[in-house]
Amino acid sequence: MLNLKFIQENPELVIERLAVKRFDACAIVEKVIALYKRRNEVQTEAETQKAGMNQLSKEIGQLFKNGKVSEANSAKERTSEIKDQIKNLESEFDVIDSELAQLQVLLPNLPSPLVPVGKGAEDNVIVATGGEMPVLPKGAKPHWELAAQYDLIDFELGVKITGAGFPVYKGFGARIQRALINFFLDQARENGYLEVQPPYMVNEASAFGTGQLPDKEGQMYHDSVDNLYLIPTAEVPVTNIFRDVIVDAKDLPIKTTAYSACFRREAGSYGKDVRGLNRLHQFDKVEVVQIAHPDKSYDSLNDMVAYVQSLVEKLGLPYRILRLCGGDMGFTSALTYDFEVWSAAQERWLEVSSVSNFESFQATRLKLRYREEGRAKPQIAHTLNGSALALPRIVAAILENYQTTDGIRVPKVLVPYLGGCEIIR
RNA sequence: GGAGAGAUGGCAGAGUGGUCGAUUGCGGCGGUCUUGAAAACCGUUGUACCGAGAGGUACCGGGGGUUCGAAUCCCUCUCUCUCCGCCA
Repeated sequence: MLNLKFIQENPELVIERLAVKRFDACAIVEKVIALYKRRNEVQTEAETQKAGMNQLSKEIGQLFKNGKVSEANSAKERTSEIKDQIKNLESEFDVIDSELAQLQVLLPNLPSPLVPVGKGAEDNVIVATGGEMPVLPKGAKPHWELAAQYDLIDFELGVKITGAGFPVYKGFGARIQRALINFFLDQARENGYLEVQPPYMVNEASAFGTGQLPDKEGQMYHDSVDNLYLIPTAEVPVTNIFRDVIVDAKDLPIKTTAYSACFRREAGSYGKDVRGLNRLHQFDKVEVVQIAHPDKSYDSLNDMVAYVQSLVEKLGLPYRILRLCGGDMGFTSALTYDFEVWSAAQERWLEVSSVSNFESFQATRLKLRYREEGRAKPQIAHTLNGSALALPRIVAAILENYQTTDGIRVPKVLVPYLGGCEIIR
């Protein structure tokens, strides 16, 4: 979330930048400024009254100690009026404060100056492309048909056990999942990321910390008995490792990676978007997270983009990198690069990674700070994350792009992870 | 699921109504000593908000209450630990 003081000091900037995200912030900013001003007045007045009260209490204590009981008692009589005033001021403060908090979470993050203006996906800017478009054999099939033909993924069985969007991977289908997870984790480790295994369920505070709550509540599976949420991405538990933490500036950037299953309700999805592996309720993903110094967070972003690029290149998949326009960006992001791979039989681009710099937006909620050498005041850090990578669509692209008339070839880098198997028949 | 204990600063651990943001130890930082280091000794070491500043306010798991005054008393919630039961 945005810092209130920042909004108060830079109202025009906030309104102008959020317009790029096609968000009209005028009314909210105006309210925030008025409430913020009033809150400070109330706070100052309340604290002045409290200071007087504290002083008086000390004096009463002294009077009792010195045996001046009647003076003490008359002093006590003066306290009730002050107490009432404090009570009134505090309740006014609380009302304003919660109104401010509610407004504060309505404002999206400011997009970076690099963000292109635009309405939706069609206005995203392609910043790089790579890989070679495969030439498919005649009668090439989409991945859901290949999955059935080679008995790799059983969608119907998943429906029986759980419901749509929970496929069962079998044989080489299961092994290729495991191969990809291991490959991605190994690559991340070689690139300086610390591997962690986080919980798959998080509490309310964590879901709030990364911005899933309050507004994306409907996208998460919720266990109401224990009030826990199934994670939609490892970003949530991993980033929350750093909630309420002050780190040493010299330790930045802190690079963390985790594999997790991810759970998304995907309410409102339908049609060809949800066919096969294109959109699932449960899927596997390896996530990379960085905690960065504000001066260096865009270096970290570039580092992460280059890293994800190296993964799709090693897998030999045709890809393109998009810089998302204002209208297509997420609520919490300042700058996002999406990676898409070409799924040759479906003849469409599939999003397999989203790499974002959140700047201080998440860290403000998380109270994630860093401290420079010496006794400097802690400052809000920057957070970034990216998928590296999400599995289902990678699997879809591999199945489709690597299909031949007598089997599905295994990308070279995965062969050692599949016990030397070079082709799935 | 049953029974009990507990939640205090980076960590350990005092503090049962007033001058307590909080004794002390460890750790951290700075210094003395040393060729250097260790040891020893000395000093220092929470966060947020308000304020131009001086300074003020709040925070001892969360919320509420009693009181002139609460880390301390009362109520309530949450969480953690131990033992028993069940179990991968």
